[in-house]
Amino acid sequence: MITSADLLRDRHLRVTAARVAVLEVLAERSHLTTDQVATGVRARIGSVSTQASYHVLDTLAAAGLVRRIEVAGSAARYERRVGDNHHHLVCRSCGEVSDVDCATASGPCLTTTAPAGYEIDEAEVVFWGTCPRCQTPSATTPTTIRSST
Amino acid sequence: MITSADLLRDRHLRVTAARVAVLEVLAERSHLTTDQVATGVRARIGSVSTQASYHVLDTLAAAGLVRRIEVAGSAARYERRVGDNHHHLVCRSCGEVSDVDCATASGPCLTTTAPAGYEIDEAEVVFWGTCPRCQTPSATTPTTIRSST
DNA sequence: CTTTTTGCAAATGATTTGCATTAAC
DNA sequence: GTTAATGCAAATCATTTGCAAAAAG
Repeated sequence: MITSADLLRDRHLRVTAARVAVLEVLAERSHLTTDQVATGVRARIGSVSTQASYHVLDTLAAAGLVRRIEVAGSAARYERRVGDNHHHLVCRSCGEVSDVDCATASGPCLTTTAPAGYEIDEAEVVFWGTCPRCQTPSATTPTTIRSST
Repeated sequence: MITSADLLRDRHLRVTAARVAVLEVLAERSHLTTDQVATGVRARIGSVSTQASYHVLDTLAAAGLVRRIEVAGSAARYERRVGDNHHHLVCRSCGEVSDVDCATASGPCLTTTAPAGYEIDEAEVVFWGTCPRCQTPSATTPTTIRSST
């Protein structure tokens, strides 16, 4: 079994409690903000400063162990699915982020219309919509995200 | 000829110098940040507070007269192309934003894999790459955007 | 024991908010 | 004249930075 510590060692990163805990928190739940990760880490190892969480997430993202997602209207989120071609679906009502596997193998639908000479290396897709739960008005009272912008 | 004032009146918005100027600045140059819009407006009508610019852009976006684009790593940008299905291409090196018309008619490549029950109303695509100018190392010294994240 | 990480505090940048003044209708 | 838009200042939120203390190799 490959442990979080192994992952860190493979990337020549020092194995620290904070890093291991961040990886494990993100293994349990995905699309967490830095703050949510910090809370999860505190539940595991007692305490971490928010700044350390920022730094750890930054380091792990740079090492390719986590992926950073920036969706308009909320803080950056992190996930452990890296290196595959998947995208995100955001509920306009509750803000929940879900994964969507892209039908096309690499870049979606578009390399064709790109300006000549441009070298595209990544296509980021965000789908906006309403999740099943938020379509039933009675369910959970939805907190509207970004109502005006 | 349809003037900026007409556009505002059509949406039942008061015609103010600031609003007209914002629309005209964005007609001249696209993908501007709030700050850049404010600067452009000042060149036209003497002065506007930055806050007024924020407010005007917000109002115009809510009315569907401008579109707000939020690309990771920079302030929100605005453009006047609204209602069509076009996406954006960002140069990792200089940060320049270009328009890309999507090959597919509405949502790109993906409605298929969306979770059951989810109602998708928009697909936002951002392409990352290197613009022709930044591929020539000698040209303009590129300021790297988001190097680590 | 040397280097990297963590913690704490303060700084920054973008955006929002509250309230009085001013300009549209 | 009313109502809505601007200006100014202060508040907020996410994130970054600098430096000393603590932990990893």
